[in-house]
Amino acid sequence: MDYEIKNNNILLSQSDFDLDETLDCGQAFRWKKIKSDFPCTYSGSFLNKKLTVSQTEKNVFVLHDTSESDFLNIWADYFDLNTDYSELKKIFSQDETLAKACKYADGIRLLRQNSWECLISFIISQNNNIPRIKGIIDRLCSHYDGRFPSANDMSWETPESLDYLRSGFRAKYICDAVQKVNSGEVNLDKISGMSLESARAELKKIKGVGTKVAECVLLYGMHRTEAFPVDVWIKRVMEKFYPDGLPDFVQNYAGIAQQYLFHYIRTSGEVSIQ
DNA sequence: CGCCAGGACGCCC
DNA sequence: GGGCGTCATGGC
Repeated sequence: MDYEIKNNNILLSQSDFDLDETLDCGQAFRWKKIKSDFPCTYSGSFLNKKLTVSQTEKNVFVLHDTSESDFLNIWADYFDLNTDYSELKKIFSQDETLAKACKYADGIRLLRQNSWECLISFIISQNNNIPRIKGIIDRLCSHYDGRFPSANDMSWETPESLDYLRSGFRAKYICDAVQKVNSGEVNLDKISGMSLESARAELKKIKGVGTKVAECVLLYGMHRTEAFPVDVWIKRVMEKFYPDGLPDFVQNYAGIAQQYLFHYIRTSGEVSIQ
């Protein structure tokens, strides 16, 4: 990692990284763009640590008002800065469609998020659109002093008490997740170490967690890169380009490939969808 | 206004 | 196992 400390800021030079592509590609919902254009600036948080981060030019970043220890112990891991994405993209690019997707947004990284926050966020995401998902999560955090509440924080909530979220039928699912995590019936830390198959089954014990949400929790919240969430967009990609499945050389990192494909198909407009 | 959204559930066959 | 209606809400 190439960085230096200046005043209370970390100046970071990092290839294969772009803030817009990473923070606004549907994997995380709580980063806010507080300044557009260069230097674009995002504000967000992870594990009760707040961060404001700017991108001043391609591959150049400023992490504002943070310490070297927080950078090394928290943010470098969160942004997955120790993974060589260029190597990954080289492998993916043996495939024509993936080559285009990787080139279209070559600064996507898979964030290493918190499993609990991912669980609730992707329960909320079902049959929903990204702007509204962000709104619901924003209302949830505002209700808890601007932080993402823990399962324990939410132990008193009922579907009715969550009316302020305006999350519709998802409120009862949120409450089931709260209850099962608090009781220990579902243990996210244990699940993160299980085989993929067992982990999926454990997560699906929660009402409102099906195949897609379970894959998202595994991929975004537990960094299981072989997990492969299939939403309506990826379904279109699969039907159009991979009727026989993804190439074998992708499998161990199918989730990351999925991230490039999702962003590409959803925002590039280069692929027509009937 | 109607169609859709990073789906899951319950029911039916 | 697969197919289909239903579930709230609001972005577009």
